[in-house]
Amino acid sequence: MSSSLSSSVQSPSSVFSMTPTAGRQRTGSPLWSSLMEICQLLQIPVTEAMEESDLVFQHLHYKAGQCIYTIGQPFEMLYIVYSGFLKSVMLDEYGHQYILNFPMRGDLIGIDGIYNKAYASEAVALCDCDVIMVPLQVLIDVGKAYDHLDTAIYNLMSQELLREQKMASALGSLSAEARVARFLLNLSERFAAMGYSGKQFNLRMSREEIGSYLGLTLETVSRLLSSLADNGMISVKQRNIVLNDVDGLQELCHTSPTRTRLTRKLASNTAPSQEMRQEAK
Amino acid sequence: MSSSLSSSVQSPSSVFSMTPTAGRQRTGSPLWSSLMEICQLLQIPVTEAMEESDLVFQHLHYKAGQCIYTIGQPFEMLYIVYSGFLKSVMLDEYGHQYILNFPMRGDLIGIDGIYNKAYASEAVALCDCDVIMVPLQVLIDVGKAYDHLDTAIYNLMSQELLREQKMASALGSLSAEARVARFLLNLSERFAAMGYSGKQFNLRMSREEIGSYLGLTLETVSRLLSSLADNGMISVKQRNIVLNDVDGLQELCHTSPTRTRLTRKLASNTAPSQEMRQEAK
DNA sequence: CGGCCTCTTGACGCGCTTCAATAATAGTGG
DNA sequence: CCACTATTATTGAAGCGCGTCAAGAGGCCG
Repeated sequence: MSSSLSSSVQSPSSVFSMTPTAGRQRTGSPLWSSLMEICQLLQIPVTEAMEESDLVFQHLHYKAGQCIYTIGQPFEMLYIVYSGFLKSVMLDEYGHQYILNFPMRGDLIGIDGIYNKAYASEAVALCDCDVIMVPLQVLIDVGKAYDHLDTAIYNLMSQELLREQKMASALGSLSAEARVARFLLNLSERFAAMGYSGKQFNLRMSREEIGSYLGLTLETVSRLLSSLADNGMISVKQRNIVLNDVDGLQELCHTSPTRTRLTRKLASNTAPSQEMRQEAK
Repeated sequence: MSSSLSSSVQSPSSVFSMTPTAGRQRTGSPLWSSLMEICQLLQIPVTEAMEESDLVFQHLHYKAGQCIYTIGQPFEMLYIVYSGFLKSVMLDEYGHQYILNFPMRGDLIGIDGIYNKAYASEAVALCDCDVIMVPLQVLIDVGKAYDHLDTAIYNLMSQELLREQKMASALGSLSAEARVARFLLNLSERFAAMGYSGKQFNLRMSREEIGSYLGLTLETVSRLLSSLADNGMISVKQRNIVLNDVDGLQELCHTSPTRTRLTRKLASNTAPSQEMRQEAK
């Protein structure tokens, strides 16, 4: 096991023909990325010290339909998506699938495998993908070695937790229409952040997969896409989507299914009196 | 800011009358807990080195209805629940509440504040509570200092992420009855783990709060509790619950609202051929 | 005791699921 | 290249689960 860990991280001197352009060339399947590239992908600020690092992380290529890791498999690696689109799938105890999210470039996946040392979900390539292997222990060790990198990692995990919280909130309180609108806007933002068009894009997943992700049936998803298209807010041609009215979609995101949740009744007093926080003397 | 950080962690020599029984006495509001006690609460294995540590963490006491931290407030601390029951509440952009969970003894709260350096949710005491302040930076530093403690922290966050994933899955796919049954069983387990009875307990939250947590209305929650009581599976007298048929409840947990999700159609091929994982030489 | 809040229970309606049939598209082999 | 099949998407009709509205009952506290 420790040998498999060490196999994905090397000093470039031990590797044939390593160049500073690692990760940029398009041919020759296993590429490598430097620590700096990893940080850029994860949106972590890069310090000068990191640029000196000679750590490299191996790429893996997967074809559409292949599985990066599966449920129950011993946890070994985190992965960063370098290119392509995946789905992350959870299975409940009776074999029903539930799609957790659709990772793409820059997303860190496999975090839920840290607990119990076994993956709790499955990552499947929706099209040809390049992912970067990052052994957890290496990440932790690197985190210790470089200033503020460890906090950046905690940040990432906190962000992931937040994303999941918002998802739960949406599933619990939003109408089907609002969920679909959110889904489209969210995709739009992520595509835009990657430099693609945020107005026009191709869905990489089926209606069924969208439904599973949003807690809806595929028919409902299809109907709502048609309905949004009838209103002129979007255009749909199979998996090709055009957003015509982003503002309109954003309006829709707030619709509960008529339900008004707890009508704002928060505790007013904020904390025990400040003097109870004893000062050091 | 750094002064407020340091104020909650001290060496015992600087504190009046610190004793090894810190955190056990019931009078005198701000108590202190040692690193070892923190780890025990969080279910983190304790090493000998930790027992030597002279770090102590301050307790805070809150009365029912008081707010430990609120949304948007600058993130300073993580908190560990020492006693009592809380609710963690998220607000969407239009003031609608959504309850994320009900933290109790041993739970680490405030994690979602790490990202953006501001709390994304609000923690409110449902009854009188004791919580322990744990400055994030101290936790990180301690994690570096003691072997395997940092991985334990990552473990905790991974576990929290997993919990939220399961919650989202349940909200998206389970019937109202299944959600209520799950909720009761989950509470039961947690009470049992704390040494209380798992068969008979008092709910600390209202029907409305349960509903918000489960993505249901208070009426539905009430109706389902009544219905379960009619079946004899539980007994309900206001907030007092008795579980008569745990096995029966567990059966109910798997019921979709008739819906059969994606009928098991996973990718079979697991990985690119193993030889692509280049070995170091 | 009266006022307030929480919980219960009923009647009704809507949103989404379910079932079913058809259409559009992609993949496969001759 | 075109059939042939499998997969995916669309659309309609019917049913039901759960939300909504409303009224009443039971607890808690001043």
